[in-house]
Amino acid sequence: MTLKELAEALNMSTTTVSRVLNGQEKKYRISEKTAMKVRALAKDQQFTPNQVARNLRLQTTNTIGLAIPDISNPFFANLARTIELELRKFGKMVLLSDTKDDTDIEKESLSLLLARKVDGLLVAPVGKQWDHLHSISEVPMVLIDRFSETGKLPYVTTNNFAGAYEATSYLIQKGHRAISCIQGIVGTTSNDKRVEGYVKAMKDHGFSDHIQVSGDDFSMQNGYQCAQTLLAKKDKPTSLFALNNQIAMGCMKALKEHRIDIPGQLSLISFDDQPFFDLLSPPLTAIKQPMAQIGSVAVRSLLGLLENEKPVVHMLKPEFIERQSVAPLYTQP
Amino acid sequence: MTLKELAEALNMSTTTVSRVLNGQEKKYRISEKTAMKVRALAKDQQFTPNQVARNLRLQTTNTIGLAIPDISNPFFANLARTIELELRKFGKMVLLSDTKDDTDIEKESLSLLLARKVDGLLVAPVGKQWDHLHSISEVPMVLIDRFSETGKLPYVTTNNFAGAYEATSYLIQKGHRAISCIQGIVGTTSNDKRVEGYVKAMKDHGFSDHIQVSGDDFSMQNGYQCAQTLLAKKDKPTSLFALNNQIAMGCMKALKEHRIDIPGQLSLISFDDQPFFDLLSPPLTAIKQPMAQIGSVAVRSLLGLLENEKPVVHMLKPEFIERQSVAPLYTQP
DNA sequence: TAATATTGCACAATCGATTGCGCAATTTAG
DNA sequence: CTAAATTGCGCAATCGATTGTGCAATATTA
Repeated sequence: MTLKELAEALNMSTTTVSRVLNGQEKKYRISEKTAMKVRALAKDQQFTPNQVARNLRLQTTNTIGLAIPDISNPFFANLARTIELELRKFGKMVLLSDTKDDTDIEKESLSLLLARKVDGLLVAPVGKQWDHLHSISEVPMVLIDRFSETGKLPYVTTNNFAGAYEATSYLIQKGHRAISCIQGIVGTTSNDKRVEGYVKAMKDHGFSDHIQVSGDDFSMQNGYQCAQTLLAKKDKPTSLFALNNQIAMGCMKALKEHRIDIPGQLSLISFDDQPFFDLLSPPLTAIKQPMAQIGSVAVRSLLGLLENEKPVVHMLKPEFIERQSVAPLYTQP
Repeated sequence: MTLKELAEALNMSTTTVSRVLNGQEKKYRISEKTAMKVRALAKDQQFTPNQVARNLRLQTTNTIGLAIPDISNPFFANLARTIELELRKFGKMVLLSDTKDDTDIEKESLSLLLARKVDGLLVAPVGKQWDHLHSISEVPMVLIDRFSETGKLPYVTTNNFAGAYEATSYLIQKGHRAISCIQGIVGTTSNDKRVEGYVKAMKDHGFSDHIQVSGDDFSMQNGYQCAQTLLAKKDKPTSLFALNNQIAMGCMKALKEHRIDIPGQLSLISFDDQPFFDLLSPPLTAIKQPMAQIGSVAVRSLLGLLENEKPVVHMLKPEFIERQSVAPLYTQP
């Protein structure tokens, strides 16, 4: 049922019907009698305006594009959920795009989203290239989890540097020196900031010599492989710092296969907390990112931009969750 | 940049430009010379047609609505990922809606999606009410994970009955009798079929007396609470059958708090497998659903419906993954 | 009673693309 | 050299809503 059909059935013009249904009967002096008739039939016929037509005319879609690297990563899944729920409160829907942490897919996704005239973008960029992001001027955009230091794009992220610094310091304080860091995608802000935090902590404590970073993907696979490689070395590290939850899982898998006791023989810390970390053997010590907060703050920021507020940057505090995957080390290696 | 602007810049009509850009220059006898000019400027100006306008004119949006209960549940997150990736291959995007396993939200979400003129719907319905689903005639729809036995809606799901039957039989075979089943949302097909499988297995083996089902939500919380309650009983069960991964996590949490050894003191099986189940203590025995397959088959089915193929029903085989959360029981309780 | 104000609603343009049909200009045929 | 065929492209309608403006009909004022 279209507006036109409804109008014909009512023997009125679409103008009148449209105005009534948009609550503008006062403004345009439609008589209450007419308005009532319109509302009655509209309800009876369950009329819903065609949003595509509406979007074209109104030049707004009430749709936000969400481009994230991996919706199956619980971190992003949780983020997506908060974002979706939050946006719904404001009558907006989410067009989802999983970029697979691939710049080309990301570029194409953003084009597709823009062509569909989303009102705004929420993006967790891969982060090796920024030009295509900086050049987006059609709609407001808020970066999540990752950000560009060169551009002026607003973002919402965890303070990755601080989190990594704290975790590393904790390990050092527990007596660890040979702390090996397994990273995700190099060039991605969240990754690089964590690495920086790790490196800084090592340097600050005078253990520059022990700095060791490997890995190149935020996947369980990568964690597994790196751990394997490290374990094959002559001087194994005494502790592992996994830069996200999936890498941590991969490490655990490798350690388990090698029958290496955590934390007895090797300590492990994960960046990213997950509910089930408590249930692992051992329960994993982790840096917890405020996922729900990131999501809701990102949404608020984007909505703010849509209302022409000034862009603001948010760096949220992570929380250190001490569990049992780190053991003190008293014998210096 | 709009088509009109592009046409003006070229000193041509929008008709010509549109036809060239849609590869119809042959059909409408546009000279190659003209076509070249058009393509050149379009490329130069990075012209992309406004999809909203296109959708309106073409009466199709190349967008699929995905309504699932909880995107933060790794099962659905994985499903969503496969679906998104699969649909992208066919040039379609996903409008996401998280229904929170709430019928009202589901109803509203579907209305919103339909108003936005999605070309098709992929829905994992809450499942207590079906009318609003059966009455959707605007676009094709494929149910995922859950389905309606009364309606004729095509669906793609795991054979939940078989999976639960197998898991229960396995426990029985290991000597368990007091097998307590912790379920999710009652009335939801996936849940009910699992319960049926459990009940049938118990009956078939002559243990009708031991049938015990509790719980009412697919959440960790629910698993935790039910386990707590069961543990407080005088005659505790010897094994727990959790009807999804989150419930299983909740059970483990409770058991852990009570310092109850799995599987030493209590065995546990989970419906739904997850990569990290291997890393839990103990590694969890589980029924693995073919998530990727469900996603891709659902997409193919929906695309098939869009091509006017006949609706087909798919019931996929789950896989039993034996790990170490079940111990044989030789002393009859 | 005539002039003015108010009420109630509809015409037609618009958003940006797609497309059936038609009309010149050019080429080919006779 | 004229008629027919072909080539090359544009006019205008359409998708389904929204909205500035205008125009009767009625009510009010003088």
